[in-house]
Parts: sequence; structure tokens; C-alpha cells
Amino acid sequence: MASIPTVPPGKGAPASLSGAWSDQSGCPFHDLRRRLRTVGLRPTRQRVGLGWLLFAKGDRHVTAELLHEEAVKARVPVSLATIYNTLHQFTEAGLLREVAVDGAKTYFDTNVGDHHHFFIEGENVLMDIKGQPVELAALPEPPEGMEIARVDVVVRLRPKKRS
Amino acid sequence: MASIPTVPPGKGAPASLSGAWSDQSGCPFHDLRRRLRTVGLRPTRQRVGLGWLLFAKGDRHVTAELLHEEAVKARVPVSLATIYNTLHQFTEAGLLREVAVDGAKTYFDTNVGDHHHFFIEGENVLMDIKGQPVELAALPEPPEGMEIARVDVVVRLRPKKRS
DNA sequence: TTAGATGCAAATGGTTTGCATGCGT
DNA sequence: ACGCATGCAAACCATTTGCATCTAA
Repeated sequence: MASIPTVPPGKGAPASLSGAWSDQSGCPFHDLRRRLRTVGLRPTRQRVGLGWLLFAKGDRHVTAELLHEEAVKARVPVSLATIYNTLHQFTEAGLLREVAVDGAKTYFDTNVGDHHHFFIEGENVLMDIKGQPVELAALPEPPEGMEIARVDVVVRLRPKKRS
Repeated sequence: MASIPTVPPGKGAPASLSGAWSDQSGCPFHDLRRRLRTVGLRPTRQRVGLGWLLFAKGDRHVTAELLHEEAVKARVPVSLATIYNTLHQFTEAGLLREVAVDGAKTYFDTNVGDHHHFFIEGENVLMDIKGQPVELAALPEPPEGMEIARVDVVVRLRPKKRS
């Protein structure tokens, strides 16, 4: 029996969960398991549990430690080592994206699409920039023999100082 | 006086210590010592030695470890701990800028001006983007109560794949 | 059954810290 | 001489690894 959390902490189960359990297409668990298999990862208890924590709540930015805490709270038995393994495997599989912002800890973003980030210094909070996409006026010319793999934009924020 | 390297390794001293270093007196050592004092740092042997390694060769991107190696080669006796102290003190003083690119190690940039970076993954090489400045098409609206402290753009490069 | 996944604990690597000694003013 | 600066080694913290034990297929 799965030690998958009955409901992700924070909000209620998505609407699609309430109905068809036998129906493959609408069941988050089955979708997740199928998705893992598709990218070549065996849907083990902890991978499914972590996937559930990561993907059921919309866009998220987690560190290994944070995810571990959530897993513990959600009764998903998993070790820190496995958290790291899983995070990296998900990243290689294109399910997550790694974001480097402050050298101290590594953040993983469940939003794999093309977008950039706000980072609140001091609070260590990372968030997607929403609204119209942030675009560069012009892409710089890469050096000979190199090509652009990705462009990361981090807008660092600080509390507005008040008089 | 001091075990300051007669000449920084790699190239000879720049003709005029261009850029931020241009100054009336023309004597690099005195300029450096004065500059340190100006920002409230005592011009000790190691601070002057490290400052020389950092600023006499134009724009650089160093890690603590790299700078330490250079210091050893240049016969500037300094411990790793002091390298870290100095790097951070220089950064607070506005002589250096910290650049976060890959979570593993911290890079310090001697170019304090407004500019962005190329980062070659796998090689861990960081370089300034030169040519016309990289500008954002539009700055995103910061969340309520926050203001933009800085915008970092990192263009990640990989070797161009050839057929 | 069996390759692959997990857990634990020890190892690693970058960075920081405490404290006695050294050096710039 | 005073007090900040330095060096050393131990402490720290996030992350990785080795290896024995599980588990999904």
C-alpha cells in the first residue's frame, strides 16, 4: 500500500481526482506513474510520492532540504540521499530545471518552460516572473565554436526602503 | 617593503593601470594602498598583494581557490581563510562583485560595472559579455514593497555541436 | 529473478569560525 | 602599544558516494 499522501499539503485535491479512479486519463496517480515510465524512471514509491509533492501544486521552487521536510510531513518515507538522486534524475529527464541563484543551495523549479526569476535576497525566496515575458533586447554573439544553451535572468529584489 | 610580486604573473604591468585604476600618481602600489585606505581597509601585505593580483591585469573572474594558487605562485604568503576574508571585504567595499552561476563555487568579478556574463558549462569558465550591452526589453514589475536591487543575466554556453 | 532503487553513514568540498599570534599605525 | 589582520585547524553545511538491503517488473 502506497504511503502516498492522501492529499498534498496546502490545498485540496485537484477536481479531477474526485471522479474516475478507474479512468486512466484523468487520474493524477496514473498520469504521474505513466509520465515517470515515459522518461525511463521506474515509478517507485518515493519517486511517485515526491513527484506528487512537486507537481500537484503548480509551479514550485524547492531545495532538497525543503522537499525532504515536506516528504516527512506527508508521510512519504524517503532519505535525503534519495531526494538528491530523484531531484537530479527528474532534472535530467526534463521534469525539473535547476536554478543557480546564490551559491549556497540549489533550487529546483517545476516550471520547465522559458521564463526567468525574481530572487529576494536575505529571504532566499525564488519566484517566477510572470506577466509579459522578459526578453533580451538582443542576444549576444557567442564566442567562436560556442552556442547558447540557455539564458538565465535573475532579478534580485530587496525590500523597498521607506522613509 | 613587502613581498609583493614584482610583476603579476602572465603579463607585464599595464602601461597606465587603465580604467578604474587610472590615477594621478602613476604608482600602482601607492594607488592601491591609498584605495584600500579610502574604503576603510588597512593596506596589509596580503591585501595589497591580492589587490595587485586582482586588479593589475584587467577584468578577471576568480574563485577563492584560484586566487590562492596565484598568490602562492606569486610569493604572496596568504592563507585560504584570509583569501575568503579579503574577497568578501573587497566585495563589501565595492571593489569586487560576487557572481552566482553554478552553486558549486563562488566567483568574484573585478568588473564592478553594469554588465553580464557568459558561462561555459562543464569548463566552469566565466567571462564578461562584451560588445553592445545586453539590455532587457522591459524590466519586470517587482512585487509590492520590493525594488530591484540588480539584474543578473547569465548566458550559458556549450561547445557548438558539429556533424 | 534481477537490475535498478533506496537508506544509511561516511566522505567530500567549499566556506566559515574561534582563537592565539602578528603586524600596521 | 593598541587593535585590527592573519593563520591554523576545527567546525559547518550542502551535497555525493559506497555498499548492503530492498523492490518493481
